[in-house]
Amino acid sequence: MPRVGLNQQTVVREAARLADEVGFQQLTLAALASRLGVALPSLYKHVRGADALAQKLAALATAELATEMTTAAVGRSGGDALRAMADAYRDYAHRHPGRYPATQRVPDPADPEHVEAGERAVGAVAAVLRGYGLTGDDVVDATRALRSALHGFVTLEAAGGFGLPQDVDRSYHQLIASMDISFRSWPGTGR
Amino acid sequence: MPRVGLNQQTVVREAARLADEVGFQQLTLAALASRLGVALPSLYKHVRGADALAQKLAALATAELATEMTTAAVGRSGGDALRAMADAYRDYAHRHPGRYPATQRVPDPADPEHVEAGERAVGAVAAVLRGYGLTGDDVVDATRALRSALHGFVTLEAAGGFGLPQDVDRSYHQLIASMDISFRSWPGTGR
DNA sequence: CAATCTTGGCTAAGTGCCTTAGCTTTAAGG
DNA sequence: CCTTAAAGCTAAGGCACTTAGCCAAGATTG
Repeated sequence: MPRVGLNQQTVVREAARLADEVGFQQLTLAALASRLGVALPSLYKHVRGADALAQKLAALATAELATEMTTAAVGRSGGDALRAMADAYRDYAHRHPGRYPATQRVPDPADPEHVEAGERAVGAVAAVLRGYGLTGDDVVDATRALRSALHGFVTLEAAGGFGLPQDVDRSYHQLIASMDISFRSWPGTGR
Repeated sequence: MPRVGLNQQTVVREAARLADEVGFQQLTLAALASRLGVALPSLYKHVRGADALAQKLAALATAELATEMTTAAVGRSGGDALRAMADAYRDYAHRHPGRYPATQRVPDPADPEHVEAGERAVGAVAAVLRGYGLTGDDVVDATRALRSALHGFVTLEAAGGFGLPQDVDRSYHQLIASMDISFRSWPGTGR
């Protein structure tokens, strides 16, 4: 049997592609193995199991998303940065419907790259918010608020939760515009 | 064998309880059957299968949530109504961690009760927003925004996505306060 | 009251997926 | 060339869902 020459990198990357095609929930070791041209148990030479694969996929997707968010916001500030980052966020979710859900997995403390990716993603959001003049606990509150809004919208959209025919793009931009207003006069007490 | 005397009602209700105990993802026909004291295939006399059970659970949970949201907001308006409804929403998610995820399932058009429950939930949100003077497409946009914020926050919280030690209750109330500000001067063009 | 019929339970069996154990063979390195 | 680590493989077990088909409990009806 000629060896296929897999390693963890190639396995996880193909898993990401497959997830985008069939959906995160439908990502299965069986499908991945057949896609890679090996028998299912062979995958265990590269990944500890299905859950570990999901974790590695999460690390990959989180890193990608963090990079795209950061890139979008670089050189901008305030509402400009906010809009650019929000658009990048939703765009990533659209382009990678299978990877996006993986980004919500809590980083595995045992995987430094995963932890670092999570920190970069949250840090990117926080940086934009500090650009609004927010400090201290207000940054934490506002970061949580923005993450909630972005994640909630993207998730509901992906689930088909917006039944009405009204333009979803418009709704998203209105949401971001309203967050912009909120951040400019954040209700917090400061510390 | 003495009959246990199940019907769809009792099965779905027990599924809801079990889901709250073990989590929505861990809700399994096997566990449900053993909990009810019957063999697994017996459940098929009352429910068409695992997916149908999830759908019925969704209908139940959505109806409960809609009722609690409506009840919380009754007799209030503006920021009062918004805060009461938002608190009821998050409170439901806390009390029913297994049912809450089910509420995000898109209502099954073939299940009138499910459809009606979904309409009640969205209608409750929309009613509060109309209390802010919003009309037309603005109501749609703002409803989507509020649902996104609530769902996103609750989901991230449940997933353990808020790593920092800062008070999560406070963050939630800040989020709601910021939405209140947004709705009072909604950025929309109106129609 | 007895015969009948519906129905809610059961066992048996098949599928798909994940996982572990243990073997074989490739290909790299001394 | 020989050795050996690693990358494949087959075999087998576990758990979940589903379908098929049987049987008895209990309601219905004459």
